[in-house]
Amino acid sequence: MQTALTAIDRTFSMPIATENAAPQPRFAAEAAGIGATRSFAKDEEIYAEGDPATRYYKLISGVVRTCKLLTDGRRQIEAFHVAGEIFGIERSAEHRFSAEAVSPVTVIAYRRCPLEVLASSDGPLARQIVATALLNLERAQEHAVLLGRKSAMEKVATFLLDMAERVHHHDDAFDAIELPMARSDIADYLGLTIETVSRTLTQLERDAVIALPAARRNIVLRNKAALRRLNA
Amino acid sequence: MQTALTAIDRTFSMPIATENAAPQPRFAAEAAGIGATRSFAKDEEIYAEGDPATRYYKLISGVVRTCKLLTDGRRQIEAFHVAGEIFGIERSAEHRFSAEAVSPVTVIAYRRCPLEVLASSDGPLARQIVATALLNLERAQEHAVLLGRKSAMEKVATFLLDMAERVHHHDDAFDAIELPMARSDIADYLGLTIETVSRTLTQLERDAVIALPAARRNIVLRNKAALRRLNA
DNA sequence: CGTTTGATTGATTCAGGTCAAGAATAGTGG
DNA sequence: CCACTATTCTTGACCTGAATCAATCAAACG
Repeated sequence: MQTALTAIDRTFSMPIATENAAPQPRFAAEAAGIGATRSFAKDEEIYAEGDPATRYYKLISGVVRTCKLLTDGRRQIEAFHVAGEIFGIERSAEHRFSAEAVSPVTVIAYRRCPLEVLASSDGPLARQIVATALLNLERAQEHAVLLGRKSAMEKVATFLLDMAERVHHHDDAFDAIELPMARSDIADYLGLTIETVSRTLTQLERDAVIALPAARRNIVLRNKAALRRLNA
Repeated sequence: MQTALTAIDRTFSMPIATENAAPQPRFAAEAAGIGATRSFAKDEEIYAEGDPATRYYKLISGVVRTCKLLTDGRRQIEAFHVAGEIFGIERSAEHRFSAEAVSPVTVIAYRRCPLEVLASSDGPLARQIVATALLNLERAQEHAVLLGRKSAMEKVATFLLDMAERVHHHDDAFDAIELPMARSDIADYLGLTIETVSRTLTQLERDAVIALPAARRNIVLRNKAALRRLNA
């Protein structure tokens, strides 16, 4: 994580050397004032907690985490966002969580429209913003249930199923996932420590529910039914 | 503990204590899009998880909890709602949490408008719905941080400050709160057990941070600064 | 008054955290 | 392509905060 704050200043980051094989500049409509494409390196900050919330972001490629730090360094990751999702929607004038690139990321940044416009304009974008806010609310609520009442094993099982579903766009046929995030991200998302996440994954492998290849961020779901049973 | 909540709770509670699960009355008002007043007794269910989400509710008096049960009976309370707040907003066709009256409750039920209408109609109500969804999102996110990363002591401190602020409408002058909910509700909201909630409150009293009168649901905040320090 | 429900307290257990090595992987520069 | 780091991940030993189990205790309520 190098120059954190530069993220926002480089608004129209042309270079895009780090741009993965992802969707490029896009169409004139978007280039013409509606949205600007921007790229971020792994671990780069997209916005910080407390930054003015002047835009929201549509994720074109890569994975983003939104999180908050407590005064003593404890961290809670509120959500992961994958390609196609919108993040950065706020009620107040400031971002209440920071957003960071988990992997190299390309986004389209849209100028934020005030709430009154949002609830009264009838463009498809306004509709999408409202829908996204409600989806994020749903996820945050489900996440609270997980954090408040599930065991470590249940948390990890829920996480694996959820990631598999989102990354494969609800196609249940695939049984392998390539996690873009480190164990520490998983731990801070699930309210656990990295050691517990690791031990739990090892346990699942011993129980033949998953397989952990040498590249430890690849996980093969060998027994989704068992995972679903653990899903509580 | 009778006199406590009644001030707020009784506000509109005319008769209807027994008009339970049968929400028939429905006045011409609702048909006209204005909303119908309904009352619920303590612990009565306003809607259940899985019920069709055909309306949302504005809370006139009393306190409501929205919660979810895991298969084995573990419960997570997602939020408490107090007078003036709107709850029951959903993205999908069904309620994903149940809503129950913590105290006697009066609400106005509004017919739900579809998402497209919400994002395109410009009445003040649509605006309020969107604003409420965003507020609930904020709270759910903050709640996730609490559930995932705070200690029992920090959770209770946060809860007391939060309830004091909401019940007194952000007027910091008051230092006593009359909690409408049982210890079990607090525990299921904070992801703790009732024993831990009780022990933590006792500890706070020993430390002269709060006082616990004979009516145990009244709590006097003797040292808000100390609570804020615990707020992490 | 008993009776019931809710809250507190104490004794004990345990899931998950902490501390401390290692092992494996992925970078990095030569 | 290979040594050489530097991360990241795993594993083990141990500890602890909160859960569980089990009595009381105290209000609230007929």
